Amino acid sequence: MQFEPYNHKEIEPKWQNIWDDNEAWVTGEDKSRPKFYALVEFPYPSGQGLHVGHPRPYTAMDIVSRKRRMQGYNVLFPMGWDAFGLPTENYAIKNKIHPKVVTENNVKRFKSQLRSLGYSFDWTREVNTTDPGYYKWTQWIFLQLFKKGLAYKAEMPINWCTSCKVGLANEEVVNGVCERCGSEVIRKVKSQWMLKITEYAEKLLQGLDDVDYVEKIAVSQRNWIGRSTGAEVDFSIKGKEDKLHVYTTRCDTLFGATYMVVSPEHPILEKYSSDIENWSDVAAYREQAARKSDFERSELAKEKTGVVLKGLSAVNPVNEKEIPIFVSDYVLMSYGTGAIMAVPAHDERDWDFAKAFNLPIIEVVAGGENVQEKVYTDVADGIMVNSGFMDGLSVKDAQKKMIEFLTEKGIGRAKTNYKLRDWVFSRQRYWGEPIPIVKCDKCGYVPIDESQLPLLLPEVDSYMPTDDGESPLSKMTDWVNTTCPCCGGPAKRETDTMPQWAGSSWYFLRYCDPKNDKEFASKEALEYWMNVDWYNGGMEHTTLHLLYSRFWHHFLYDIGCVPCPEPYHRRTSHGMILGSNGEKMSKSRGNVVNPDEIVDEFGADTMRTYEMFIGAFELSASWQEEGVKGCRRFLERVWKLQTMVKDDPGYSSDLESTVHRTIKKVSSDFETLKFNTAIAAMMSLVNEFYRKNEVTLGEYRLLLTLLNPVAPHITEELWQRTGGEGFLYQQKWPEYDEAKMVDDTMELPVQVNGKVRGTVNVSTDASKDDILSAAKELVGTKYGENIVKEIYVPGKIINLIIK
RNA sequence: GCGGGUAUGGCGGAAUAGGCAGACGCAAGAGACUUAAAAUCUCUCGGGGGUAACCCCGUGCCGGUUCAAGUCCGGCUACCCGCACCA
Repeated sequence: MQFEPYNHKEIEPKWQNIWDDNEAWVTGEDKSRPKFYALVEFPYPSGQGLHVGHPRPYTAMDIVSRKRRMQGYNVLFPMGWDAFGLPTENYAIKNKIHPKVVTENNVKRFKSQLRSLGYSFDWTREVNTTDPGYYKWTQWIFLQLFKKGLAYKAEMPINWCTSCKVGLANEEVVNGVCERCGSEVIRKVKSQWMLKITEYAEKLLQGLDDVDYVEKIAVSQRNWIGRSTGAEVDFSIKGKEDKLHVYTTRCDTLFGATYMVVSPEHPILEKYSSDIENWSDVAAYREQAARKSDFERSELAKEKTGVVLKGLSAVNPVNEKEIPIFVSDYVLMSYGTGAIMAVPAHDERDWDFAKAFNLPIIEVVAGGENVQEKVYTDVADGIMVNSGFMDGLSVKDAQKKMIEFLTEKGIGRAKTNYKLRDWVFSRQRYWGEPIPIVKCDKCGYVPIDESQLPLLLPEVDSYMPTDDGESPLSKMTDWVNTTCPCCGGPAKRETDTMPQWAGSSWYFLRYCDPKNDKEFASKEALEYWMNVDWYNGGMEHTTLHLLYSRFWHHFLYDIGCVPCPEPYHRRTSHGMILGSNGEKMSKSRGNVVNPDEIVDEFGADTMRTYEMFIGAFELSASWQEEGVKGCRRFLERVWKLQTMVKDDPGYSSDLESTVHRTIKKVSSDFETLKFNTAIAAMMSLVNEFYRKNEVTLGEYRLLLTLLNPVAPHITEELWQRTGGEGFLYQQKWPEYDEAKMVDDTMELPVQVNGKVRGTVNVSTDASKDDILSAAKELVGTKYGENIVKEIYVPGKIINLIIK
């Protein structure tokens, strides 16, 4: 048998070409086979190229996809580009190159890098969110949302990044600064397109019960949606028609409400400004609050500030007591009703505020310490006091009773609230999908006709964002001025573009039927492929992309465009790859590893193996160059095994059970994301072959098959060299025989008083008595005969208890 | 503050369902091959004690349950990641 050194530089391109020539990864048309839709998050093609974090999820899902193909599934494993976005635009501005050209170049680079890693993506289904043939349908979906009233324009205080000069979604503001550039984010009121994701809050929450998401992902989504149940209560304003509505989860404490607080943006202030005797103080406070960002407001949370509204007061509806109203920025306009009833005895914030303003504190739940001294919030088994008709009830019963009471009197009602807010959908930027709406003075906001889609992004001279906060498109008067599709009169186009999350909210649907120009995907293709069987992606997308795309998909389901409400059946996530010092990789830390160099020096198969061997898939792991070498060494050993092959198609009898156990372990580990232990098991098997200095052809081919999904090039080459028929990727995934996994004998540890004192070798079918007497023989002479108890756990352990 | 996660040798990490802690890999040491080195192959490799057979200790800390605890229960500590005046 011929033997040459393992040369990845020769082997890897060779097989990549063969796979291409054979269209090995083009998705099959045979729809009688069971389908498997494996999805990885499509990358943003940044100028930096691929980093070593990218291949982790890609390799994992590539392994699963390759294995499923060998198991007879019809596999869809596509890839594409989430290519709209700020970095490309910023790069374009800086270097005076059109973002389209920048994107093309970056995509080209990414694609060749991905190719060099040997992924089995079906490139015939490649999508690119910046392709007009693609964003036509992004715009189309937006129009459907608009037609159903789920897209609307609103004057909104938005998060404004002072450096990017763009509005950001709440989700894009991290610790008060822009998630992307780290600059200060301030509040700015602007007319923005909004999507009513809040209307889907309940469906998005309920839908989590029907899918198989890793627990922490489901928990994050639930928390983000933030459902709470409670009551809305109407407080009358003394001498006025209007009522002040509050939302509370603690309506049981209503008798303890000693004052009210409205947020600085509450409309009641403006409306009754003439009744408020100290209006100038109130106005000054409002102005001060408006200048702060949300972040600053919460930063300054330590001391409570506020101003009482002199001349206005409210009436507690349960006891008719008159109570003062304050304005304070600790009440947010964006949650609940923007007004609260304050129960200082049983709410920490209210207690702080009451202490600062010397307001009465009335205990209504007994069980804590003196509420004048210490707030009592942990009221789980408290009993109602000072609460009229509810005295003596438990908190839980009191809540029920109060809701009944409020409902009966018509002064309140049960109410569910969500923390989730509507999605700010406008960006004042060039490199995004144009929003297909025109504004007509007569007809208002009018959608452009669907036949006019895609609404192309016009060529502009400058992509620079403007200081007045308008999109660069607003300077394109030729493009902006148009006619109203409704009345034919003069109208102006919307100049904001969509956020990057738009294109990624439905891309998995396009993969099902990427070239369709009649629909975003045919019913037939969607029926067959959806939903995605397994979607793996980063934890950082749990509350953004994952929630947004679920929202769009639920909507598309409701209007009959997709066959199932939930887009993803299973969702898993991978951990980050950190630098060798355990810190996040970054240029400034100087710990960045370039995947090209790894592939060049060690090969794609080594890179893939190491990325999977590095540690538990869902945890972060730090990159160790020495570890890469270890994986290369393993592949070298697999390579060298070809010289030890004995021409025997079966398994040698002494390794049969090991072989079957390895098949089982590798098969199940691949499905449960335990790639590291799967590889460890294959390493052990190889070590066995070396110990014997021999491997049968049957064993060798089995090893190659199991290893193929991880290291596809070297195994394909060795398959060919050892005379394997056809291509390895077309072989059947091996089966294991449970009956053959057990050996004739087994080694059992023998404990005395719980401490291991030795092992006995017994026949697998030996009786309990035989095993126990063998154990006693082992330890008997040393520990005497005072055995008071004998424990035998079949196949596991023997424990003898002596006095 | 709330939610989630993590803690095991010199290092990365294993350990279904409580059942031989440290699989697999790295680093280190020894030997073989070599003029030599590298590569490769073989062996050793948690700590302590003992000439030895063996013995003691050991999975962040304190306690508990159990014949048996890295794993279960109660109470902590440290670090990481989200969210955060959400009424």
